[in-house]
Amino acid sequence: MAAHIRPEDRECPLSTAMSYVGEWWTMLILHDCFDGYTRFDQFEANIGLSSSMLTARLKTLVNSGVLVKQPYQERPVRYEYLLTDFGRSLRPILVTLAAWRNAQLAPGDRSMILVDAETGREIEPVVVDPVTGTPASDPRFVFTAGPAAGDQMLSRYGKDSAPGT
Amino acid sequence: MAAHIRPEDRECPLSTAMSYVGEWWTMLILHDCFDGYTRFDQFEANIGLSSSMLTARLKTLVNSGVLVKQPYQERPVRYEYLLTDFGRSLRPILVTLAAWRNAQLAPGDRSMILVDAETGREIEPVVVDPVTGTPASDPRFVFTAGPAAGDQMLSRYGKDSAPGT
DNA sequence: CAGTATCCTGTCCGATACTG
DNA sequence: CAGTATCGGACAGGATACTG
Repeated sequence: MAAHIRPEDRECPLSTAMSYVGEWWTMLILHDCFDGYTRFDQFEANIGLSSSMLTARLKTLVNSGVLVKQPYQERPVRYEYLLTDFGRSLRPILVTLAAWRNAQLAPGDRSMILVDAETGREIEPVVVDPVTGTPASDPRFVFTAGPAAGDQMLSRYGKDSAPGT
Repeated sequence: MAAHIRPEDRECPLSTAMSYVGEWWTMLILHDCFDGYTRFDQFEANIGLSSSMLTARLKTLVNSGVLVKQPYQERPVRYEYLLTDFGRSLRPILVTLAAWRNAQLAPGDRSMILVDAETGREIEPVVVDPVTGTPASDPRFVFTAGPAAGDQMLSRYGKDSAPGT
């Protein structure tokens, strides 16, 4: 996905993350992958996007290292698309997105939920500080410039210019 | 953002979430808002998008209930954009996105980090099951059809058709 | 300062047709 | 089955100019 990463991506982790998962279809393909689907026609049927778009999206995902394309049979040679470790690392993002929406719905109105496969218990995931267990929504947690912040970041996060937090 | 919510959004929480945060600029504006910025020219300067696009994005965010537009002075009347509670609920998503990218970088290479404002300690947030504290990346957690799943969802999540999970 | 209006280009994306 | 090729409409988004 390097192709459409913009210059400021070198600076902002949010922009970089968005360059990977910021596209609608990409998330849906990823969702299929996490559900165990691997093949072109499965994606096409499940997601309902055009084959040319699917080709383009898969190409991008392979180029960015999220998926690998592997032959699963010879003669004729057929390929399947498998998540890499890097691709699997995107799962918490997907989980957080779905959890955000589900939290707005009554439990009975949810069409897709996360469950513990062993017990069947529904999970309502939260983002936390692993050290204390405090939810990330706590206002004590704020973004600030990191060690690698460039000039433009410092102009935003230097203590002399940032208005809030 | 209802304007470009697609039909299947009624069914899939992922699609719905993406319709709110799936656009590049929207996330960056939100980031500014969480940092305490509220005004048109601040967004423009920080993010570097064209004024016409900014107008459009702000309009969408107000229409979707993420921001409210409020006058902060009369004569001439000037407006600022404030996060609603609904808007604030998006913060864990933003945090998760930034954390995902930062996790790939050496600590010294991070340009923007989450810290505890009181202690200065850097936070590396994780998505967990709040009941057990188990990270959401654990493969025991799988997506499945919820009570409100329609026919097309059942065709994906019914036990006879899903290949994985 | 806080936008609106207009032009223009590039890209998204569905539809359709074709291939080994 | 697993794509590729091409067309065409809609929209994203930068640049520029204008307004109270």
